[in-house]
Amino acid sequence: MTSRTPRPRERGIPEATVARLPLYLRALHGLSERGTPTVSSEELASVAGVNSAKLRKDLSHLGSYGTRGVGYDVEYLIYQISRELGLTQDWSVAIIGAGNLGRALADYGGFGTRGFRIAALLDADPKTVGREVAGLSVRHIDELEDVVSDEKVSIGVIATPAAAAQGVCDRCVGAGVGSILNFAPVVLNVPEHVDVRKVDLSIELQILAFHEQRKAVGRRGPGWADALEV
Amino acid sequence: MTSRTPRPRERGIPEATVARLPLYLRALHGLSERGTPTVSSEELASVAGVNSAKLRKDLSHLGSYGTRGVGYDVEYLIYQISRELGLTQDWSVAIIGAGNLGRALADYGGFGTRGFRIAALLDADPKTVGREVAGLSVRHIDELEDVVSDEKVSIGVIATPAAAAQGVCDRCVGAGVGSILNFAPVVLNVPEHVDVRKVDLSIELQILAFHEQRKAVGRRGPGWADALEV
DNA sequence: ACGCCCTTGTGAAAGCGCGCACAAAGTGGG
DNA sequence: CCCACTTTGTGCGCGCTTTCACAAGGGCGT
Repeated sequence: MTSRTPRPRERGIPEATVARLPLYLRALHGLSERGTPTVSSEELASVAGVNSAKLRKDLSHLGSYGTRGVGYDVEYLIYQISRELGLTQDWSVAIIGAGNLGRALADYGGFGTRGFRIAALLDADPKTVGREVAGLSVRHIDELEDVVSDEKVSIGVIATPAAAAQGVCDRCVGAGVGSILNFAPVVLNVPEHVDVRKVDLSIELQILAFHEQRKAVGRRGPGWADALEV
Repeated sequence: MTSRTPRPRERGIPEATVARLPLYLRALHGLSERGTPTVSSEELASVAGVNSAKLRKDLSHLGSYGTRGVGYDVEYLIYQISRELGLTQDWSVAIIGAGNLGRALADYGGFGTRGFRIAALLDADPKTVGREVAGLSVRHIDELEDVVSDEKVSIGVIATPAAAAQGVCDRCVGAGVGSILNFAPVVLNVPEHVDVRKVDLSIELQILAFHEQRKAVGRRGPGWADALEV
């Protein structure tokens, strides 16, 4: 262990901040492509759609990479955020499930351009295996363990039907996958050391429906819902 | 207007709670299909993957729908949550963008079963227009305003390339859409009264990469990252 | 009818995230 | 060389979220 921690960095980046770093990174790439050399917190915050004070506080968790009176150097900040997120190295990803969603994910350009390499696209259906998708030949699910091992896959993307998800998840974890992105509408049980993030399209719609209904209630006048009760 | 508000309900459901209600609903549907008549907060919380105290507090915001010593009636709770989320009425959804992702969304079964009806699937590409997807014929983007008006569409799903998203969004808002689910990797600008939720597949992967890297750093011993600095 | 046991519903406290507002620091012009 | 201007980095208070712990309430066996 190195004496005592020299800075409060590296250890304590708030989860909320981590979730926004990719957002800043995306905005910065946009500025970079347009040739902008430096950017103020105000401008960057505006592009990223957040409060400028929040942006500055977020960035301050990584270190002091800005220049007072000037702003942030775009390229340098891109590098620092990328490094913090671990995007300066490549990550191998396996997508399990080659249905509509799995194929859409494999075909999605946003992955390859940010340090993620799709190592394999797997499916259980023999009729789908062998099919060509986004330059990849769909492989059989039983090759999962070999793929994870050979390709050093550390992130698994589950795009299977709900019923198959937990089984696939267990096999991923058993094979050594450390993080899972789950698109199946189930809660996955995993060991302590495995990270899971979920994306549920149906849930997002339901949240929107709630707000939409509230707006409708407001237009009709309050209190009408009570009439339906009891 | 009904005298004074009888309960502190309806008005003040925390956003964090709203985001979890669909999760509980999904868990309850599972229990319902298995014929379970009642469920305790402990059991339901376990299935939904949350803390039982949090579950109880969440449900308490809707009212007192449990029975002490027994638990919650599954069917009754399903009804109450559905009503609160506004799922007892049908919502018309338009999906804009019939690429891989748009088609996957149109084909995704989870929508129709939860009170959402896909009114139309639209695309700008003449070669895609007319194609049959999930029982729907892809229509041209210029029909957007007509579709929204005729089909009473209140939720728009944007599955277009990033460059087209803001334009499509503006047209949706102009046509009267009140909520937008955005899959394009851009920050959308909308008027005050419009709700936007975003799903960015690339961002989720980047967050996982961060945690994965942290785990790797831990294994190699702390402090190695500092050697790369300056 | 009574008392035991189970589970809900909720105060209270701790934790976290957000945004204001300002001091610190660096730039450029005169 | 100094001063005015710009922008960062952050201390602080506020409100939301989570969690604990327990009193209140209801069923069930005897």
